[in-house]
Amino acid sequence: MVTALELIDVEGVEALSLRRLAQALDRSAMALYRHAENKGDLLDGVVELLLEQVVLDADAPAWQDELRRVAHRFRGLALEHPNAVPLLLARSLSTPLGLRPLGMLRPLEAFLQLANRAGLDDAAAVAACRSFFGLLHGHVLDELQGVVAYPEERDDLLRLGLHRLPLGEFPRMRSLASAMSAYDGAAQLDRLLEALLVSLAADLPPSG
Amino acid sequence: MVTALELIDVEGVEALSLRRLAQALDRSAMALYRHAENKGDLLDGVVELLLEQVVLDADAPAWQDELRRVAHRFRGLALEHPNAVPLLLARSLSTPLGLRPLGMLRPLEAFLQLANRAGLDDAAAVAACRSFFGLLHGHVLDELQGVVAYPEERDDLLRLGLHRLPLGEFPRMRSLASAMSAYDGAAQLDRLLEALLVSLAADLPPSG
DNA sequence: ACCTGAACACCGTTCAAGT
DNA sequence: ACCTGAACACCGTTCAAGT
Repeated sequence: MVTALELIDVEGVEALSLRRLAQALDRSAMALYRHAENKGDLLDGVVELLLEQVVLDADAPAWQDELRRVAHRFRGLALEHPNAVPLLLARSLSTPLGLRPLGMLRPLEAFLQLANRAGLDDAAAVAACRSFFGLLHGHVLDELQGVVAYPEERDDLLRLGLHRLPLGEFPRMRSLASAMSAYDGAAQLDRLLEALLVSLAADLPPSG
Repeated sequence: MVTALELIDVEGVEALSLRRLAQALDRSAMALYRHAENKGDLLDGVVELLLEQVVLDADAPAWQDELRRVAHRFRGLALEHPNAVPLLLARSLSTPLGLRPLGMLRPLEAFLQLANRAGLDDAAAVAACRSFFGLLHGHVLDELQGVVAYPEERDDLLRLGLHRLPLGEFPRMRSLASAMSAYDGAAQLDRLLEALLVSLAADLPPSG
């Protein structure tokens, strides 16, 4: 599983095949069917391996801090393993909740627990859960769009490959190249989180 | 291109192969290399086909309304073509901006234009752009997680397949099944949009 | 009982051979 | 000049044949 992740990190998701993986492990390709029933199972395993590294502590003393911590941890993981992000985000699409591997559900359960403890009722907890992960996934997706075409270039326009764009049709994009490369992902995530936390606080009973 | 999308809709992204597509078109598999250089080009073509259906009008009189309209249009498209969503969101990952097909950049350019017209300066426009699409993509990703395992079931728990989960480890999730199925995606998107629009308004010079 | 090689039905892509 | 069939180097998966 960890070798599978390494393969993905180095060569991309597309390069991960049962045969290549078996070769990297000095085993026969069919021996993998002992550990995973499918290639799908294997991909799920990679996702679970990643999510294990971002445990949400439902008993954390300050729940807002815990959410901030988890969000940044997830972002860090995505930046460390950009090639695995499509897997991380898309694997659960079109797989109904109850049929997903448990490792993919644990973060959700922990979030719900934390939200309950923080004082949110059931409906609010579910809404908060979806907002939180939606925000997180959206941000990661967004930040990873900022990939650089030619890292060695010093000019922002060239580095993003934007010089190739037809001048007439994309005036804004060209002129905003530098603003685009100045993007600070961590700060943006913080901003989004603050907004979410404010709106969550509004859902709490007045006591808290 | 439209037959490619149909194939994806019916059988999923995985089922789209050059050979299957050629067969569906009553052509030889290699004839496709006239229209697309790669399989990748073909997938980009599908994404562009979808994005063409969600044009952002940079000259819209009320920019907030235009953003709301576009967001809901995009959501609608995602719900119509759930199988294509992974493509829609992941295709541009790790492809630098300037190297992306133009159809994938047009919405960005239009947004930047709209933001400028609304009075945002360059840096604010870029930030708003990322927030907007991040929010949108995140929400769509999130809403599509609500796929149903057994649509014919009447009980929420069973319909999501949640009865399979180990009782001890996932108490919250089981008890929140009904709250989960009551989720209203359009309303949630509206809530997120309102929050964004408020924060954008705060960035505007006081005149507006 | 465990493992594995060959085999099957697919891929994307190339290229020489047809018209 | 255009198209296409066979061919190449891969897939995921099955299964009978080995130990």
